[in-house]
Amino acid sequence: MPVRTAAKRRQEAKIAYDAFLAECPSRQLLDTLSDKWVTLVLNALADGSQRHSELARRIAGVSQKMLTQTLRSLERDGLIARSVTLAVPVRVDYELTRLGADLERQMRGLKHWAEAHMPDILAARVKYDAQG
Amino acid sequence: MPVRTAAKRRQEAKIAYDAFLAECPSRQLLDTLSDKWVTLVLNALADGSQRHSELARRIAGVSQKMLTQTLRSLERDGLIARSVTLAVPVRVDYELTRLGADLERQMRGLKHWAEAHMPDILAARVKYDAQG
DNA sequence: CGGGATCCCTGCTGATACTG
DNA sequence: CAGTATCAGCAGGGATCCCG
Repeated sequence: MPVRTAAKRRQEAKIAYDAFLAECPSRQLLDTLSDKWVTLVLNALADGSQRHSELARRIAGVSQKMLTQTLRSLERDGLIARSVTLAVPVRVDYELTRLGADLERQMRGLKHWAEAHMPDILAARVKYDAQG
Repeated sequence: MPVRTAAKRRQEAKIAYDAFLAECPSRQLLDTLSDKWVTLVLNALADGSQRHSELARRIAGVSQKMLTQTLRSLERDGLIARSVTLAVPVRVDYELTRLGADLERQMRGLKHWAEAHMPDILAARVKYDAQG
């Protein structure tokens, strides 16, 4: 019955690992940021308050489902603020909170790095693909 | 036949969007980083050269498939270097390249931000869930 | 106009087993 | 020990329809 040990150990490792992830702040943040649209929305809102439809047009390619979903999650995390103006057609605006703006600023650092070093990475890929 | 326009426009928008993404350096980098394991590997290798099996044990939870896959993609991007030592059992070591180490340093900035502000985010969530 | 609810499908991920 | 190949399961994301 030594068969179980291997699988069992993996199971335990995985559980421990998941627990670890759940408590790792940087990992959690990364999970948030890794969402395909989060950074785009953050970036778009860096220019100031915007409406749902404005964002939809600006980001072009989001289904409104994902946009709504993304906005919800950002709102939940306190990164953006949602303000509703009751009128004939309801008007909803979104804007970065302090925290959100702060995060956006951090992201810009990464963005700069990316713009500076992406050529290197692309070059490496070409080289690798050409048979490294 | 006005029915087609809407769907068609979305199609075009999506194509344009994809093209945009393909050229956006920061987006590309983000796609790489958003990979579940990339940052963990980067982080692990920050402590110096390590073997495949060492990484597997250290990261605990990766299937070796994903580990290999991740290592390959990082190697392709020129972020890590792979060195093979032929011996009785083959020995393979991985280490960060200059570029990789540089990126890892950048990531640490984000990590610090995460550690500093994650409590705020968590608090926001609790508040939101408790009915915001 | 903003957004909730459903359905469906793609593709990522992991488990397993095999080669060198 | 390092790596590849195959298969199956499931979640993420999109399209569509409908409500306030």
